[in-house]
Amino acid sequence: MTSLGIGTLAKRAGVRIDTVRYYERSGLLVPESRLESGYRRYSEAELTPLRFIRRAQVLGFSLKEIGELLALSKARNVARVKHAAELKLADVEKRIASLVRMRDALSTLVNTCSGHGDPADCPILKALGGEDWNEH
Amino acid sequence: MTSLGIGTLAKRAGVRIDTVRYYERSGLLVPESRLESGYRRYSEAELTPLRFIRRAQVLGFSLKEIGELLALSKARNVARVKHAAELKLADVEKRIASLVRMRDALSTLVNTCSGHGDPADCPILKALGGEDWNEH
DNA sequence: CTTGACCCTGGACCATGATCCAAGGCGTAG
DNA sequence: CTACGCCTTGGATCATGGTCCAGGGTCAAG
Repeated sequence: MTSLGIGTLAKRAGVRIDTVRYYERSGLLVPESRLESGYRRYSEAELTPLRFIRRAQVLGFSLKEIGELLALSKARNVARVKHAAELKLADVEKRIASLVRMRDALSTLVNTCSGHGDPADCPILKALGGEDWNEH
Repeated sequence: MTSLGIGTLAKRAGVRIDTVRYYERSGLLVPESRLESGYRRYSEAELTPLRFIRRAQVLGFSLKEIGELLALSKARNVARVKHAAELKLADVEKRIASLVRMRDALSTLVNTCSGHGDPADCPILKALGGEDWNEH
């Protein structure tokens, strides 16, 4: 059975060695074994949780949340994994709604600003400095 | 003309005193004046940039970006203000697109997961752990 | 055996966005 | 005048997610 050193594991997963050790310190990725010398040895299978971490990060999960997901995964608790994904989905949707409001406000400002003339007539300056902002 | 102490300003904007001073250290919010004693004095008008900071933060802007927006407002250069607003708009749109991708991925996973049964059949666990993910 | 690549630990350092503390000054009500 | 609350400064601390370094040990090829 092939086992990997930390450098190989890191390279294959596309992360830095220090990052792998950081994940280990954070309790996310414990090596399968150690040599007498202390060298970490990983099985090929360890690539999966490591990639899981990266992908879950892309989906907006924090390392802490990812730790919980990994624990759930080990516990083989499908219902709770789904629940965590639903919570994160709701969170992402709230963030999108917020940004959409901001985009609409910025877009209106940009479209109504001539780009020249009296600063007092610039809708962007008026909106940044004024009282008449849409409170979130 | 009414002027406010830092405590009153902070309370009215819903932030901590330390946070106001932190924003000042970060160059975002310089008090209108100081008393002989060193006490900061703010005009009522300072509430606007302070509230702007909070709103922009909620929408995902960093303090550094907010500083740039506020600086533009002070520079009162219509063309540059408009240009910066356009850049921010593009940035917001990129953030939205990224979150939408995140949402779609999560949504698909949640909708195809039964929430029970064999973890080996859980699409969330499979997607996060598997090899067959769209690398971004 | 020597060389170079790799690995170990522990701790420092980075940026971000705060929050909190100590030691002392200020301001106002009673 | 005294007390109490608010204010000042600089620096420490926190959490997050790493990155980097020193000083040393290990491993594999030549």
